[in-house]
Amino acid sequence: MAKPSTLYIYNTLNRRKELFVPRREGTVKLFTCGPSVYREQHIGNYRTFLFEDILQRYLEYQGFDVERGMNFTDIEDKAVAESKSTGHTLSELTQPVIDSFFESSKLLELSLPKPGIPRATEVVSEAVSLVQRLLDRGHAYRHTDGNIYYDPLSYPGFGEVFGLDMSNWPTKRVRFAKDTYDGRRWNRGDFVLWHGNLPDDGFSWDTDLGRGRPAWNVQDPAIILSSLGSEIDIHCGGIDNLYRHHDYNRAVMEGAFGTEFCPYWAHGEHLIVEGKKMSKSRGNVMYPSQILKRGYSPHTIRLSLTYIYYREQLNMTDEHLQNTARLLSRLQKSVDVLMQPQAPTEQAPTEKNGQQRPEWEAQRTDRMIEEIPTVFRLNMDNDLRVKSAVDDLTRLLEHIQRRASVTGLSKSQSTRIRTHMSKLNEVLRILRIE
RNA sequence: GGCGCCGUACCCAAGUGGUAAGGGGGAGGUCUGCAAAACCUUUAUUCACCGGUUCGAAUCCGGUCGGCGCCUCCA
Repeated sequence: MAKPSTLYIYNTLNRRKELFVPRREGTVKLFTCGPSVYREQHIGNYRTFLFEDILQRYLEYQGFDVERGMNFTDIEDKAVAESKSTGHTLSELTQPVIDSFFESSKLLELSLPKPGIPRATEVVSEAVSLVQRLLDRGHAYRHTDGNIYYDPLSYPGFGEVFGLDMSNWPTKRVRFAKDTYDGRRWNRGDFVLWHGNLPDDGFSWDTDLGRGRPAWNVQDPAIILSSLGSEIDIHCGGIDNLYRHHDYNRAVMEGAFGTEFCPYWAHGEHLIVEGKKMSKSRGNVMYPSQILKRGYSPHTIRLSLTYIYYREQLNMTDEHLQNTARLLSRLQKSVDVLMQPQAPTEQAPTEKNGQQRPEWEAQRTDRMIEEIPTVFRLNMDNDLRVKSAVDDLTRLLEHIQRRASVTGLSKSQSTRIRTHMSKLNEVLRILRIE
């Protein structure tokens, strides 16, 4: 019998911190937006993946069985363009990126979906059936150019994740000045589901919809459908996809099935470097391997990327890395000491009345040891405050350590500390616990 | 214009209505041949501002000022 969740998570959909309650007791269906694999993932991408990793691991810590879905976006406009311009096949372009993603995931101890991560090109038939459903239900239309678009006006909940004001949305079918599809769509907000009428050039499939390829906006839904079904519990991703993309996912799923797709939406803020947004033109795009080369341990990198509250921008600086390394070594030191029983090494200060009660002292230490999981849960339940959790744990352990030098630490006490720390380290994954 | 975030000591920063964590830096001390490291002590009568709710507000509500991000598929 699974215990109820005690996790409060900020739900973008309702703009409130809410108690997380899954649809089915004991099980969580979690979808996290995966990487576009036409180019290398930087530490900003990994920050988001790590926030999702912590979320998954914390749910598991609470006793939930987490079914996780994730995608590799291996075909969309940019990948196709890149592939064509370099003369590589799609898989020649994406495979090295995927390999490097798995390598970094291992380095950072990212938990990934157990059944694997499907590529968008592997779920084309699901995408086709989704588009077909949307056509059948009147949410999508085929334009004269062969593309298929979604009409947001057909779906009342459109824009709720981002918070779009649909009240003054034009209801007349007109073209818009900022029309990204070259005047081919009919209305603002109509978004493409299917690129049709394509040549047979290795970037298209022969399907019931004709020759074409699924657009980015239908790939996540297709992967969600194939791995988790049409109803999930939590949808995660980077903040940048909050505008449009996540509302598109929701519109596609709810339009196609007519049921609530997902009640909880969580978004990770961006990482910046030395106060500046990462960009190729600025030349400050950072990769995990670069930090590793600077001498920081994988655990330090992992903590530096998860320490700061996920809904705040993280400013990656040298100082931040140094502080993280220092903090981590303090914590590790305390853990190392406290996992061994010890005899008192200092003379207990003589009390005024001269009485020492060793068994009382031991009980006080016991109580402090039992605070370890409490302190951890309290902070993690509060929308995954890793920073507060780590800070409080460090202080608590150092406090226990100071007591232990006076009162000693029994074998059973050190064993309990080891058990607690080892369990919560399954979530944080920043400590060596032999 | 729209959506969102943020203003807490010299700096970074936690604070989920009950009386301001922590870290860095600074200052003083212990130790030391000197230095470093380590350890100890110290460092906000007050949370941008103004109202309101409350027995009680950094925390909630309204407003003002200031900073920031996003608004063409970039996590």
